[in-house]
Amino acid sequence: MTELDALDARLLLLLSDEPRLGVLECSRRLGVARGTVQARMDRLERRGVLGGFPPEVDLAAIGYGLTAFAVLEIAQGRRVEVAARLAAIDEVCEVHATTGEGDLLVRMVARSNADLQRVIDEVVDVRWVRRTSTSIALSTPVPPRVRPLLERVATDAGTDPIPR
Amino acid sequence: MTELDALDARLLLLLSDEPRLGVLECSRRLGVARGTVQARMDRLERRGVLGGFPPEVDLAAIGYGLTAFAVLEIAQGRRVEVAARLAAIDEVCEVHATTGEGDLLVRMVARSNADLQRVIDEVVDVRWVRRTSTSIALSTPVPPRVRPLLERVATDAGTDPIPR
DNA sequence: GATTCACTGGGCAGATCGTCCAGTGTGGCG
DNA sequence: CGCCACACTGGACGATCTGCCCAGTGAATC
Repeated sequence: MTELDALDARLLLLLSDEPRLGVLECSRRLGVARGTVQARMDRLERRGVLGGFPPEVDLAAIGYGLTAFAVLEIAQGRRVEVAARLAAIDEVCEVHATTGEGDLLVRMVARSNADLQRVIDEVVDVRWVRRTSTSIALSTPVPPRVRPLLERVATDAGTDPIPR
Repeated sequence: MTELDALDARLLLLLSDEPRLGVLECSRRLGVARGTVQARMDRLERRGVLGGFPPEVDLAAIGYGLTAFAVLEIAQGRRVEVAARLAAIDEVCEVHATTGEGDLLVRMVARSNADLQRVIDEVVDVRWVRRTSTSIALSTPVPPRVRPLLERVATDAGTDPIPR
């Protein structure tokens, strides 16, 4: 319920930039007491805002240099089953259920074109998948990020002109 | 040798499960010397496989509960310009350039339907954007993950089973 | 046989961690 | 107006971990 305050946002930003920073360093950089940082982090975790610090693994660096997206159209009412089967494919890294033209949006990776072919085939062959449309990711001009939103909170602080 | 060996994979898996683990704990769990873990981590970082430990921020927990995807068709040769303008929109969290029907795949978040409307308008109004097709994410059956691929390496490549 | 390399196991000083605690605003409320 | 709950400060404690060093072992390479 409680809004994120500016200190929370600054803390998250700081951690985004230098995730290895310890609590002590954070407190120094933010200009607050160590206990405060500790309390804020605990609270953020308890609220579910800060999920943890998962290691960032670069798939490209371990051979999976290709990324592709597939939009799947599936049989009515089979979303759960299809999602489960997609989840069983190692190369499927993300699935969203969506409104609009397709029903599922799938992100997958592969080692080579031939490998991608195999993965796509595997996805397409999933039962109840009616129609698919796949695209290969050529580049990623904006990699996954949350920074801008945090920055807004960190500076704006109180005011909240955005509808809820 | 770009290949990841079984120990590397097990280390990454371990860190995926419990990112806060220190080097010492890792060495204990993996059954190797501390120096070994330290060396492996350094090597993984130097190779770019392990990017770091960015904090995982749950946007839904800070009010941005809606996620939407947009496929943009843009004017020939304007990819860079369009991407730059998209990057300037805070709510745009990810952009990929793709082959296929669309040219750009955009992921964005918003606080409410009205807010989403505003964000979409902002994206659509970007110059050189010809046609767009947006979908709202209703759920995420498979959240972003790399685990299955690591597991494959951890078992395939080595003789060791997965640690306790 | 000699060399290189990764791993082991140990030891060191210094930094950090989790956890306490008293003291200081600051706000809400009877 | 006093009282209380709450958050932050600044300091302290011992336990733990870190970064770094080193000698020794085994395997693979030259």
